[in-house]
Amino acid sequence: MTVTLADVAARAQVSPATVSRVLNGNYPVAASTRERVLRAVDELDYVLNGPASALAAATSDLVGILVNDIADPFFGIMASAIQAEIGGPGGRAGGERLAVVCNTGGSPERELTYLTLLQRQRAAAVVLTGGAVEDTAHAEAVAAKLRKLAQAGTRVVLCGRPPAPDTGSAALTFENRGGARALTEHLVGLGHRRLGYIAGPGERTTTRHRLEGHRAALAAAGIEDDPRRTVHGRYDRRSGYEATLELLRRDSSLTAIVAANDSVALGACAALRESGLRIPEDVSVAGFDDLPFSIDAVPSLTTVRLPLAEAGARAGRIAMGREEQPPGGIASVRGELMVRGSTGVPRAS
Amino acid sequence: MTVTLADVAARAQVSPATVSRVLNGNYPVAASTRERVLRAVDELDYVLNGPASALAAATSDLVGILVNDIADPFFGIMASAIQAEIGGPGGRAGGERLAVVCNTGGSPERELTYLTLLQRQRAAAVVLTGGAVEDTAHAEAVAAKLRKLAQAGTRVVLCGRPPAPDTGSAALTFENRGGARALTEHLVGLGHRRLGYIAGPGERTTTRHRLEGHRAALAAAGIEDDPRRTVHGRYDRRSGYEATLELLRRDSSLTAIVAANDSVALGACAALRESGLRIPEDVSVAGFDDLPFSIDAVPSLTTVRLPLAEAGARAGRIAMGREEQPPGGIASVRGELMVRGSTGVPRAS
DNA sequence: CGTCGTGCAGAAAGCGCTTGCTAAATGGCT
DNA sequence: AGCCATTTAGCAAGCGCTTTCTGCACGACG
Repeated sequence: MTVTLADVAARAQVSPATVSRVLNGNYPVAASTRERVLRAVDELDYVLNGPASALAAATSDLVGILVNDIADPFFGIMASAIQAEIGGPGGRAGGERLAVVCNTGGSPERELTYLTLLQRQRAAAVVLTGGAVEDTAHAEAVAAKLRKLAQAGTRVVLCGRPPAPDTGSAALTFENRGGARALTEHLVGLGHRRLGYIAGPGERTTTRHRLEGHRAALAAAGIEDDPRRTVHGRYDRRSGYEATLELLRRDSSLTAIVAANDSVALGACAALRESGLRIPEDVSVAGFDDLPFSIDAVPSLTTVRLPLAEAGARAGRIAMGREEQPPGGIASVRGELMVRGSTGVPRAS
Repeated sequence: MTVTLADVAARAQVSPATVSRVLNGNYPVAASTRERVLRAVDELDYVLNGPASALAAATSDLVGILVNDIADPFFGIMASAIQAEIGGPGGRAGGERLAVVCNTGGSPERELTYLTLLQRQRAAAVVLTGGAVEDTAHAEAVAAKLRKLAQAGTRVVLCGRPPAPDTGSAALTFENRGGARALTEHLVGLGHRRLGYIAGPGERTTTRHRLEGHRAALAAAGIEDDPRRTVHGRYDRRSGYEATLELLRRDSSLTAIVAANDSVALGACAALRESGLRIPEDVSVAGFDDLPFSIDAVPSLTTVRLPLAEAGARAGRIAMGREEQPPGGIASVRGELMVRGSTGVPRAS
């Protein structure tokens, strides 16, 4: 039914070993023989059996990219960049690797299961993107898995995620704290004193770091941090919308709202607008990430640009062993404050 | 070095066969034995060797999802929905499948290569999303691959893509033509007579169908279709921005711009705004797809909503054999016109 | 009390490929 | 002409798992 290596060998009048070598190209084969084999492959429409090959060679060409939410452009952009470097098909010769993205949906269990599945497949490399869940047990479980993967020869790279010490993984970490701090400092510098903060889900490193940066800026300016001015939610538009309504309910004198990311900020804008408030005259709004659509908001969003594509590309290269690991296995990636129309001086009050 | 089935067997004092059966759970094993095996698995921290298993069983648990651009939420949303149904890890019991998304970047070669790679891996199912490239040679090559995949027992589903007859694949097709027509009819009904159209890349089914719908609406209204009012570009914001400038240069008396999708429409809005034109007072703008951010545009975007998540979920279920194929293997999915703030009556002129 | 059905476990034959080693040419030297 | 170094090809032993077939033991039944 299915054509095997042996069939090709028979047709080309050579041994299976030779066919294998022609296909893998890492062993001298006479030009004439090679051609004969290639012709047979073509005529028979032969397709290598991946599992068999992986089993025999004890390696596979699978590269896994784990993302928290594939429907979120934040991850889409990173995944796209990573994958472009992995080569996927169409990459540079020889390294024909299957880059696959796995959507964990932010669930710790799924993250672990995907890691196991990837381990099962003897993946060549794994890239984990985005914030991690801050549960000690889970973090330890993930660390253990990463260690095991590394031991098995799988290259592990973290992109936009805090380092996992002693796991043999390289990490490209976003400076969420610094970016968030710069953002809030900008607002404070403008004269804002009553700022609401819409945080992401609790127990996430990204959420915590951004919040810490925000608070650090407030503290530095001597502004008391009223816990009622912080609301937690998901990293999506809807959540920003609802959280804003809640913040307004708690204190309608807010002059600025800082959001966990751009999508959330967009939701905040919608809520403000519906509440009859102007941006930025009545309330300033700031996001984070600088996703493509942020510049199209009206007014365009003040935010912190994260070099998602660049970081992803670098992570991809490291995963392929095409770029050496950063010193100490850790590199931190800075965000850049983008001041745009959605933030301004607070109204006199 | 690595723990194998045999190691587990030795530890549990049973034969490898028994261990395999416990793990696969499709053969009676006494409870006490099972428990012993499970304990050994746990103690040894055993992880099944995927390739070996796939080789022996002649099947794998890989499901491939092909997308044109993973950084585009259009695909992200569909992929997410598909994957949620595949189960990925965490899906219903037994069906632990590795759903992976493959980014073709819109390149025909990569599409083909990914298909081959998936075939190599003996994938359980493959879902192709989004428009296809309209090159006869390539279409035939893809069809041939799909046929081969189907023969090998891989279930093939097309989602948001025109049917591929005689390939043994199921298709969920978006009614791009109908949606586009309704959209333009809406504009014409408002009184517009000079409409610009920003199309996607040529040679794509989606591009062509949407354009045809637009033209059909114009024709029905007796409006001459001036080719100078159509510009082709990519499916992204940038492209919309540039195309709009070009359209304006060609004819500054346009009263409406219909874009290939929402991202393009957003770019168009930016260009119009920078040109000092108001939306919709001076120029109406319409998009397509109704991605989440569209409602947040100011004014919010009139567009055609495509049930991306629903279609994806259905495609996923079909791919898993959990829902039967639509009659004839083809189902068409309708879009819904969403009239919002970005379209209005044209200025009197 | 012998026989048969049933439930559970093991032996062993692959699945299709890679690769270390060996063998056979080939050609260049002396 | 005889030898050795070089190429190039084949042999065969696995890689780790699944699965068919066989075998054993036990209780039930006539």
